[in-house]
Amino acid sequence: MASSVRSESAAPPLLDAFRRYLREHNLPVTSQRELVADVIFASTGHLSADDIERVLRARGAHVGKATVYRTLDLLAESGMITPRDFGEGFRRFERAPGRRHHEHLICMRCGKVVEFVNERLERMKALIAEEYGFRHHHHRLEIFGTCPECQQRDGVAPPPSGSR
Amino acid sequence: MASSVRSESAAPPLLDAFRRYLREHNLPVTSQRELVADVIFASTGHLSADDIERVLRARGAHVGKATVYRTLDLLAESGMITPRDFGEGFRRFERAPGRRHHEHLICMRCGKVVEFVNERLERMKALIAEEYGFRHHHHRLEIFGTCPECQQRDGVAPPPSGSR
DNA sequence: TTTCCTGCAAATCGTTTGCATTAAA
DNA sequence: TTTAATGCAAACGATTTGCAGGAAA
Repeated sequence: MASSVRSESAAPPLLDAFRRYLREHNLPVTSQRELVADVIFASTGHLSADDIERVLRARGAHVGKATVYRTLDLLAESGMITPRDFGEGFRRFERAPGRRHHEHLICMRCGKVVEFVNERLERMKALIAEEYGFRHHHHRLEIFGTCPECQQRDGVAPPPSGSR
Repeated sequence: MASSVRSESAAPPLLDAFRRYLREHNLPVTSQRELVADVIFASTGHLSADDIERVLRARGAHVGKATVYRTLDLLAESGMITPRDFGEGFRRFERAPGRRHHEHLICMRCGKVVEFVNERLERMKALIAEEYGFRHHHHRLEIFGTCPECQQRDGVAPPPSGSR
């Protein structure tokens, strides 16, 4: 009833890659794992474990929270998703492959998250690590502020060069 | 027995500022609040609530964990300390006043935290927020990697321009 | 079959809260 | 006195774990 993730037509490439990963590591390919992976691969956003459980329930599938977490661990270990911590007290997860490394702009009013890439910033961070003798592994940058919409809603004129 | 934080000689300026803050807000100046504030003001590091409780116990003072947390809230509201989230699953707190805004380099091996300031980075972040129409409030940058000492310990040659 | 999962509930861990007691103003 | 803080323990919310029953290989 609540199973078989798209058996017809070609399976989505990400899901296929996950299946391959599981097989290569001698881990069973279960319907729950496919369901969880499918939800996060189909989204471009930043989902919490709760979000994922909610989506699955809405689809009529029932996957226990423990299994959701266990599958997210697997997906993170495989490098196919990236955990994010926006300081909310819980983690969010986003699809990783095919996406460049990026940073986040977070609206403190409405919670909207905008992703951005800045080459100069990337280079600068590598240089800073080097300056202190550190071998750079990864980094995390989050800018918190108020998005244009919320500024307008609050009756505050948006900053001048608002290009978007 | 376990009380009175330096009644002799001039009280440390930060502690005095905290007392002033409390009075201005009609909040009682209690010995527990002074004890907790004293610990974090005396440290230049990044302390967890647990660290603080441990230091106090070592000093023979007994302050309940709830009170530690409540006092940390007050100190953060007053702007005298800054909460930090290094993705460890709990918060750390550091002394804020008299210190410029800075970022963190974190060693993934030994946990050492090195602080740094970079003007160009600061300006760039303001510009990026502006570019997306965001009103910049604050940001957070952490670079994770391996510190020079741990690189040597692991028998890996440190990067070329290792100035320190 | 053997092995590894899944689901559930109980356990953890950092943090918060309710409430009777106690201290500051 | 009046008001607010403290300490303890219970409550919380996200995440993890133990274990009996149930699918993958």
